[in-house]
Amino acid sequence: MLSQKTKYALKALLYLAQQDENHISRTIEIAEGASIPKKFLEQILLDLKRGHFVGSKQGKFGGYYLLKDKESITLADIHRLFDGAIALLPCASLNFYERCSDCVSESECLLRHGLMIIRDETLKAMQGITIASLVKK
Amino acid sequence: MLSQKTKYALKALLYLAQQDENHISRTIEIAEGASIPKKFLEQILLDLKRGHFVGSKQGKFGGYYLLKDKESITLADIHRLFDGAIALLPCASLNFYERCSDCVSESECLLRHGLMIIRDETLKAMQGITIASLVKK
DNA sequence: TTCAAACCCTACTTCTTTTATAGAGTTTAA
DNA sequence: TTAAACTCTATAAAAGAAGTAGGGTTTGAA
Repeated sequence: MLSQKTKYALKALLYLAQQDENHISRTIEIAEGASIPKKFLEQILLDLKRGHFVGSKQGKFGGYYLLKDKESITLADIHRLFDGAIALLPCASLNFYERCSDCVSESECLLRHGLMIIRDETLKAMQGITIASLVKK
Repeated sequence: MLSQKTKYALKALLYLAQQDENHISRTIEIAEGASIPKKFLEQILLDLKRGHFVGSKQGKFGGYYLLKDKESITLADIHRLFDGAIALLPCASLNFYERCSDCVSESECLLRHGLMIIRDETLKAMQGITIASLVKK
């Protein structure tokens, strides 16, 4: 399941994607437009900025705007930024790989292979959903 | 990600699936065989029993055994029993549907449709992985 | 009939994560 | 110089995960 944070991040990105080109949105504007607590949204936007999904302009008349193309921001990207691995266990993850502490031998693990199949399918589906595809609906 | 509980449940089922037909496994035997804390496993086996995945025999010489066919227990089933919804948000879930409290209109929700596509793909993949398929690896 | 083995059940504790909130700092345009 | 707005860190409250404790109940056999 998505965390509230990831859900808010997606809603914020969708909000930004729906604005006119070159428009800069203030945090309070996004917060009210997408029903997100403002102070919480501040953190989320900073994370999105650090992830290079949005850009910001500081000072008066500042705000946030999409940095990447709507078409190139996928659900997989945002999930990874806020909720981490797509795979069901770290040992089956591409980007967040970690060995199971209680696993005697990874090659003999009965679970891992199946989880990697699921990861591949889920990842493919998540990479197919972009901010652009969601806005177009 | 899978909770530890779900992971343990799968490991316990795999253990049971690897025993001879008609063999009854005691909790302590499964716990040691699959590296699961015994008292925690007790709860998990009870949940699996209530979900009709395993059967039990009480009293001396009692224990647990698979109730369903190895082929008919899927990863989706076990995920749902312990970790709940497969979908990324309750509003996109088949078995754990719940309306988003902050969603003005479900039909106008930009997120929901995309999440349902992902749910369908993930579910299909998870239903394809059975205890039997994992043991055969 | 008694006893021990083993499942059954509920409550509790501890730890971590999530979901925020608070408040001060920094930058910028007018 | 000032106000608007982003930036950053710390803290708090609530929820959930993971595991522990301690009985209760059932069953087979001596």
